[in-house]
Amino acid sequence: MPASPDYTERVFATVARIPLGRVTTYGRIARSLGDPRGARLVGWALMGAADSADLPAHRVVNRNGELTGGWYFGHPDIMRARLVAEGIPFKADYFVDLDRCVWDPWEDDPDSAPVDVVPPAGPEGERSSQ
DNA sequence: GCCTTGACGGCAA
DNA sequence: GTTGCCGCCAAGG
Repeated sequence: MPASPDYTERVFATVARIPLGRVTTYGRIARSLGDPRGARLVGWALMGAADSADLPAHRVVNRNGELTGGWYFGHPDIMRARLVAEGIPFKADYFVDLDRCVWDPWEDDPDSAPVDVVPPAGPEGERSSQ
């Protein structure tokens, strides 16, 4: 038994909350769990999740937007087809456009948003154009 | 009990 | 912008 089964459970819960047509990264999930270094643990937890149809593990990619775990679905093309079917924009065959479909776990729960995600205000506290 | 690998991330060169 | 190295936790050999 894992030392922290609760950790995996939270990962699954977060992944299950990913809205359709959106994707997230391992690092973001780990950060939402309070462990910015747990990115690797998130991927490890999703190992047996690729087989779970109830868990949209295919919506989880690395910070590079690459479908690193495509082979865990049998073939990267399967994971890509799944994302495409959900309307996920792709920059390449195995690279999703995070700029257009990235989703933050704390987007639905700003209260869970770690302070680390707080945008650094400019020294002049002013930055127009956005 | 030690070493290597792994669906990662960040920082330095 | 690209490439390389280290650090992280956990499991397998």
